[in-house]
Amino acid sequence: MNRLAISPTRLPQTMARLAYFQGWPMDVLVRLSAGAKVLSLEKNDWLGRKGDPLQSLYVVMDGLIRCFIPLPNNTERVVSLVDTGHSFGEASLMLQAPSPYHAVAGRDTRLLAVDAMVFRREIGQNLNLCRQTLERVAVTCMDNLRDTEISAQRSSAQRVASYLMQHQPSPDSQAFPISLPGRKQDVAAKLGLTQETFSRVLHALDKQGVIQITGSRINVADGRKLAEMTAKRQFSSQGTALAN
Amino acid sequence: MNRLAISPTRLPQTMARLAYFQGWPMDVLVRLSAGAKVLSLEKNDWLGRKGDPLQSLYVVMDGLIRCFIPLPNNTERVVSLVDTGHSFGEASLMLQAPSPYHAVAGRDTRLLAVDAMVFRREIGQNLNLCRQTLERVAVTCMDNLRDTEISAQRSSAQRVASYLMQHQPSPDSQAFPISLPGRKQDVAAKLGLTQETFSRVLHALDKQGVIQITGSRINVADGRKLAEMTAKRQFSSQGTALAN
DNA sequence: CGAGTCGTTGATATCTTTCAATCCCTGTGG
DNA sequence: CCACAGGGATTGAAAGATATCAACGACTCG
Repeated sequence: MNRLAISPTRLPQTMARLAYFQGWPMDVLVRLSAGAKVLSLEKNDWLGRKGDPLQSLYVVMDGLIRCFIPLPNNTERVVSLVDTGHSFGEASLMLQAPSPYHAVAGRDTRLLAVDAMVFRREIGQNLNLCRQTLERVAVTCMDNLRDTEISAQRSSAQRVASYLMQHQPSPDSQAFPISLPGRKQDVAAKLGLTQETFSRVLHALDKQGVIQITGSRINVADGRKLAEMTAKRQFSSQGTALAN
Repeated sequence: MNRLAISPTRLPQTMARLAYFQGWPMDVLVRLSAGAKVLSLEKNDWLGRKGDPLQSLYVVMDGLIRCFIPLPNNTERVVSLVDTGHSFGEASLMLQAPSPYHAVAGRDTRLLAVDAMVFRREIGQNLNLCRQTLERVAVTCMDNLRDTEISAQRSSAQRVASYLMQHQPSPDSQAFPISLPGRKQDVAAKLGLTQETFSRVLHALDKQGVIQITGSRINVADGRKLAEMTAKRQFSSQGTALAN
């Protein structure tokens, strides 16, 4: 259940502390807070269903929201894993379009819900906020495209390699740590793989010494090798390239 | 080659006639036209490469632009097929981010290129234009998500069925015509399929009487059946469901 | 009429899914 | 402190669907 949390009249101050609202005028925050509330969700609580009209903009204060599209196989395709400090819903909100995905708490989560109508009104009255929101939606757009690129890779190993390399902090760092944003099965679902296939590829890479796995923490040891895999012609989890 | 086309000082008037600029003040159009030009591309001419900085907003006046991401297999994943009246580039342009895809003319094409810097400046000075652009990027975003949903379908038949049903004019029309926006191989690449698989599925559906194919024109005869396929558990181009 | 692009069709290999069993880790309660 | 339950991850074996390779056919354009 998403219970309404205690949230007194200092909601504007709370909002002002969020990175999302940095630089927003206080009078705007006050008006926004009129239609805002802090929600507390327990792990696996539903926040919204695909097709429902979106009533709020959501900013995750603490926790994780899993946005996903249900598939015929009784499986799901994860669209995004939204964690602390990030937001979602801007696009559908601006278009007053039904939600394109389900949203469920990946773990206990606190989030700010700003009423869609109120938010739209403020956006329509302040050029700066409008431009900032435009940029946020544009970023979402680019993220989607990168996800598309990754899951368009034909082989599972290439998908995983692309995903890992996406976390490369700088183009020349050959070794770096990654912490998976959620359960392995969710990351797998984001790459368009089953958890089994994801696990197999990961462990094949580990056996090769290209990465090391420690729970949900992965250390990339040989970025060059991973980069090669995304470029070369064929690398599968079973084929000669990764086996041995 | 993208040759500069003849474009005198009545560029603002030309722009005013495009749906894209409906309702934009004439003084804005005049300033935009200062950094704008009409490009003429022949089929297969390159407009831009993935990774290049995006110098313009593009509005297709006539023709077709194929936006795609190159894949290791020497194949490609089509991101969008932009035809007459539509635009692309807003998102990367606002973020001054490198182009996330290659862009090539799918056939002889005329398009308007508005300088990115000039465009950004106008957006930053006019709330209405900013809001309209925000909405356009949001629509792009939602389109991407729908494409993701379609190509996330596990079986090829489900992908094709979803794609066809996306063109359903109204939720209750069971029969309707579709004209493919480009070559079959490009549509296939947009669904994450090879042209061979796409062809097989299409012809299997034709043989079943669910659709009729006439070149790049497809007539959906039994929308209900297609809708079932996207919901049911298993439908492949080879399995018992579609074979026979 | 010939070249070339695009689409269809066939046969095969192989990778991913699927089903199933086991394992590991964590939190809980006796 | 230990046992147990439950979610999550790993690993194995099998089947099936799609990619791939290859050849052919259709249509367009010069």
